[in-house]
Amino acid sequence: MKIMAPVDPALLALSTDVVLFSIHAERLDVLLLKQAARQWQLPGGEVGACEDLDGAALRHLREQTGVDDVYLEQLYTFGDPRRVDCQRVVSVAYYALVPAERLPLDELRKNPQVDWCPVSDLPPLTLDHAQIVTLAHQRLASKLAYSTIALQFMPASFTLSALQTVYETILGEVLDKRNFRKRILAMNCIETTGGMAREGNHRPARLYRATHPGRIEFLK
Amino acid sequence: MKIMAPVDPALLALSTDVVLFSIHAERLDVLLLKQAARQWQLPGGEVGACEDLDGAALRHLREQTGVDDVYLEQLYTFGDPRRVDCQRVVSVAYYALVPAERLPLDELRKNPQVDWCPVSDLPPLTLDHAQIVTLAHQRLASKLAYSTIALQFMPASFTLSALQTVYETILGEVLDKRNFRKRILAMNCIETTGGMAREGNHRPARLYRATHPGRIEFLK
DNA sequence: ACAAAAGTGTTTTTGTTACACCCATGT
DNA sequence: ACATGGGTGTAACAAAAACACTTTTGT
Repeated sequence: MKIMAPVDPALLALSTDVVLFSIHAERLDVLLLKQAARQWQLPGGEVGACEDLDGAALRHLREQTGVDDVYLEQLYTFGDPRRVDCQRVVSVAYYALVPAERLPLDELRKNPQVDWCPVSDLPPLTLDHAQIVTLAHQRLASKLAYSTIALQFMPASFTLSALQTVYETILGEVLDKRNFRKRILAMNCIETTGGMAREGNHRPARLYRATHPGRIEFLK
Repeated sequence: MKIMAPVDPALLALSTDVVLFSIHAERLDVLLLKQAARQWQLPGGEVGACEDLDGAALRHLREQTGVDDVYLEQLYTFGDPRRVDCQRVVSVAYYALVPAERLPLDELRKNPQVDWCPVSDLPPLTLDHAQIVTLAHQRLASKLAYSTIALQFMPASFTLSALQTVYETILGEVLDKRNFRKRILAMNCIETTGGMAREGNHRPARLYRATHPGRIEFLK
């Protein structure tokens, strides 16, 4: 038996990193913080002594970006001792989803350290953060198939076309309109508000809302 | 902004817990360690300063149970500050699979602190370990549907009936023999060895092997 | 009248489920 | 000869995919 010393507590740090997704203009974007000239990082940081992991992730997101009230889910824990030089940093990675409409846009624009970047064209990221984003994107895409997670990107009321665009943006492929609508309505997760969206030179669209907003349901 | 102190390193401990599954006599069992009279726990323990998380999980499994060379996968990280009294213990939970044939049975029998318990009838477990077992079982069961993970329970060569029994044991339901064989063979993950299993008063069964042992493949 | 997106059903294809008998062996 | 599990195909059904035209609005 090989005996190993436990982590020297003075060297062990526990942190969280959050991949916050949002969709802007048919692009799937991630919120990044500028760390240096051409170096970006995910929001996150150390876990407080008396807070749980989810709480730490949400707190850093709020403190660093002003974004609050998101859907949050644990992704994976990264603990390679060589992740970070000189110190042992174990990171519990999360991903989070927020509708573009709920973002504090003014606050974000004032802060040049914070920016949205398209997942398909990320700038250089620190450490293993690019890997974390990729993993989060995969997880998100596969959850579309068997859950109602996409509703987390939607505002209080929305059109079916807008929801379809969300799916297409995340999956990176176009979907058949009629099959999509059949599928979504069969899920029984949305209902009509009665209202109509009048915008543009075309027929107004019915508005829908989530029947259980905030609740993610799994299919079959 | 609420400011919270980072974890006092003297109080933060990082550990791993492992749910090791194996199948014995059509029962899905978990390996447990006796902690006290009527109190059991999962194998696991602190993460070494220079080892990665997977390594720590495997090492504790080896040191505490003698079991080596298993399939291992990270499950979830539990970090509720009230998990453990008096100290902050964050635990990275894993689950592991091993064929009954690969177990050091003599070594295990000699150690009265170690025992296999059926998942469906667990003794009282310490902390949140029962929750961890349940989560691991769910994850395992759902992976059957879209991966070749069940092969990790099989010895070098095996019959299709034996593989079907593994599926049935994990899922807790009986499967149709013909449909099962069609599905498995369509996965293209096993091939005939040419050998036959002669056992019992009945027709011998064809033996198969995994085409890529150790490799888990995903379907579609 | 035209441009632009909303809305709507049916057919085809594919995959899933249900189901029953003969075969090879040991006793 | 019989008991035991091994091995095999097809028909019914359900789910997914392919597919095109009409409607409503603003300009």
